[in-house]
Amino acid sequence: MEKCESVKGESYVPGAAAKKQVTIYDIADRAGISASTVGSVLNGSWRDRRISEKRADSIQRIADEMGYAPNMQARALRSERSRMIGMILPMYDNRYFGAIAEHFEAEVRARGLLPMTSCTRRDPELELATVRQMLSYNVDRIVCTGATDPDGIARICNAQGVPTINLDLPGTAAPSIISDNYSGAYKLTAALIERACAVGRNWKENLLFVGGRPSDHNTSERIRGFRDAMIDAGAKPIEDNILACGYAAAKSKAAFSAKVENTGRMPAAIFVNSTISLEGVVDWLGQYHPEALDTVLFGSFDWDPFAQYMAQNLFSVRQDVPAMMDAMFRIIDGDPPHKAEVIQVEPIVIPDRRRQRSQPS
Amino acid sequence: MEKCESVKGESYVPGAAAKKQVTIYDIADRAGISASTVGSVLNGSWRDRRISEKRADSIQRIADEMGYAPNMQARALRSERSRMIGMILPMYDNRYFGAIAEHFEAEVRARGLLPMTSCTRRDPELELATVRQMLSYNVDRIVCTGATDPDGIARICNAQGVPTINLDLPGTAAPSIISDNYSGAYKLTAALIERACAVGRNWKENLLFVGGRPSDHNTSERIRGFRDAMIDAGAKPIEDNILACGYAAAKSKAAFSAKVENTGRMPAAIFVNSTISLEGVVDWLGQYHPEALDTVLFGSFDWDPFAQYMAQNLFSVRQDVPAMMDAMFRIIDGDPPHKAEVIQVEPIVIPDRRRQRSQPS
DNA sequence: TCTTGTTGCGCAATCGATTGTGCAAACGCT
DNA sequence: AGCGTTTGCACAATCGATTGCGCAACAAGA
Repeated sequence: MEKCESVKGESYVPGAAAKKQVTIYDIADRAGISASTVGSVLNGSWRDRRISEKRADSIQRIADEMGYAPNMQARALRSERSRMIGMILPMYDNRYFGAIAEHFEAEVRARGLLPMTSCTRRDPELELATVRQMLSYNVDRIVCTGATDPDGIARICNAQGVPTINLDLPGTAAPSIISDNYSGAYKLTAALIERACAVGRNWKENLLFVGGRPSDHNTSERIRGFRDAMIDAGAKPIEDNILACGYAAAKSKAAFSAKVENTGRMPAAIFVNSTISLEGVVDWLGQYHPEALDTVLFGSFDWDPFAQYMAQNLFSVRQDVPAMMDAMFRIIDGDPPHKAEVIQVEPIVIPDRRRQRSQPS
Repeated sequence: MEKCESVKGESYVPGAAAKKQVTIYDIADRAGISASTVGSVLNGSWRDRRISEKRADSIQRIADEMGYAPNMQARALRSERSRMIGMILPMYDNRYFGAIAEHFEAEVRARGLLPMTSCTRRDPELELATVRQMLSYNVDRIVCTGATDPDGIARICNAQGVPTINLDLPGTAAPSIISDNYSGAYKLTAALIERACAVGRNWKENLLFVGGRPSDHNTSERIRGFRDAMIDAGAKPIEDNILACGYAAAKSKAAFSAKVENTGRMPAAIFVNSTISLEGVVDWLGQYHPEALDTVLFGSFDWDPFAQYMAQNLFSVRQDVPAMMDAMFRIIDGDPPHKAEVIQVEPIVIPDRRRQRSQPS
């Protein structure tokens, strides 16, 4: 006969049928006491219910022996708290949102809760459907990252008593944590202009802005910073040079290539509104004007290690994900209700490699 | 008095307390029939229970009016199926795993299920803890991506009757879908060698392998492909040139810089075992030997758009995520039990930009 | 001794669904 | 009319926890 190997409480029988999980009733039977006592010991409420410490210890030991794990569905059903926190975000396949997802999960888990992240591709319908699905699972809270309609989501969640927080893009119905887009864009543009002057390029009519949605708060603030930096440097912003064509790489590639082909010349510098959009631009340049990759000045609002390490002339704004998460979890850990305030976190401007290269090895 | 705005069934009262969700009992009361009938209509089992179509239609209409959404906790508790599929993966902050997470979620959602993804940072303890947590929530299945101990996880899950699938790294206790690492590595190495010959570089003693864990299946297969390609090209693999120092960027950066500094020369070509490791290599080169970024030949096992578009001399192996997901969901959609077979998916070798540049614009 | 309080725990309802079983009404057939 | 079958639905148990309430045993104070 095969022996059942016992590993940390659960034994493995190859091909065995599903063994029922150990429940509080099983433990109660074994210990000869009531299930409610067992339950309160195992969920930590035993002091409130005046269970003696001796009892608690012995139950805990039995539970450990039997390999007990609570059935969260049952717990959530009765207690109306699922211990899950949902988060929607536009995509994973991008360093900024990837970092957000990772930090979020780590922080949530550190609090003993279960993170439930889901990417909704900047699709308003999918955002709503996903939020409704999360509500069906009774998540305790939802974080809306880069949502197209955060207030609509907040309304639905509020109706069920589920608080929300906005990240990356602000809303008016819940607290929001965003980067200081104006300031970041202003500094980035100023850095591009300074470098353009230093290398003697005529930038005043050759400074492009590519990517983003003019309707979203981040893009409009970044355009405002872009404009103000130009004005403060003594130039007049040219509306035709602002190509807020959406974030997708394909769209920025199309818009940028059309622009270059129409004007018949390469811009001196390009402010690119996200690494997604930068992908489109460098894809096209690498294909048709590879030499431009080394001469055009790039400013990217969002950081990517390969772009940063490999490009000669790339300035980046790196959004401060750890600081944003800190701010967010301070709100989450605090006591509700929360004000619908907007917290702006200063992003970090990263100079081009040329400057770094000058450091001694 | 304020008017309550009604939006698609739920009304929003600013600052209102949690409104209970609509349940099947509420609908039953309104329709004057039993809750079990309502339940079977709303979960689709009404034909089996011989509910008349007229009844079903009217209940469905009432449910829509009242904005009913099922309480998944209750459903899962009773039916022992949560309609959730869990997936653990090493990280999000990387294009390969990011793409996997996105595709996975889309496919899961297309099946009306809820994806539950979680990154476990290649930490065996965290992997187990996360899997246990998912089991607590009664997930119907778990996908283990790049897990350090897939068989250990499979054992725990099997004990509760939860099937698993391995992705990216194979196991012996569940079906596995992985890239054909040997073939990909062989082709990538051969391409590097061919290019090295074409540009007249002495590669035989200057071909480096950087990154990965010698203990994991992928790395050992890739090293095998690397070695065989060298042998077939008439060289003898040099063990000291194989730096399987782990995946992390910091580790490959340290190992690579030590190697260059010890030998006192730059390698002709570098096979880098993941974009994570490539990050470390280009970080160091960009900082201390930026000219090498344009001269050294790189081969990356994993694809990153910026690396690909911006480097002059980078060959990549792009793992075929859509094909891998297809293979995986064919198994998931099929009938259990599944054999613990290993399915290898051919990855795609992407040549360096120099070749692409020659295409007409 | 009697009252009042405290300690320690059990009982049973409950959360919102799913599901096996039962039963009346309608129907079909001889 | 009598009998078996089908139709259409309701009843009630159940999943595994949480939680308000109650009660016996014992201690303390008058």
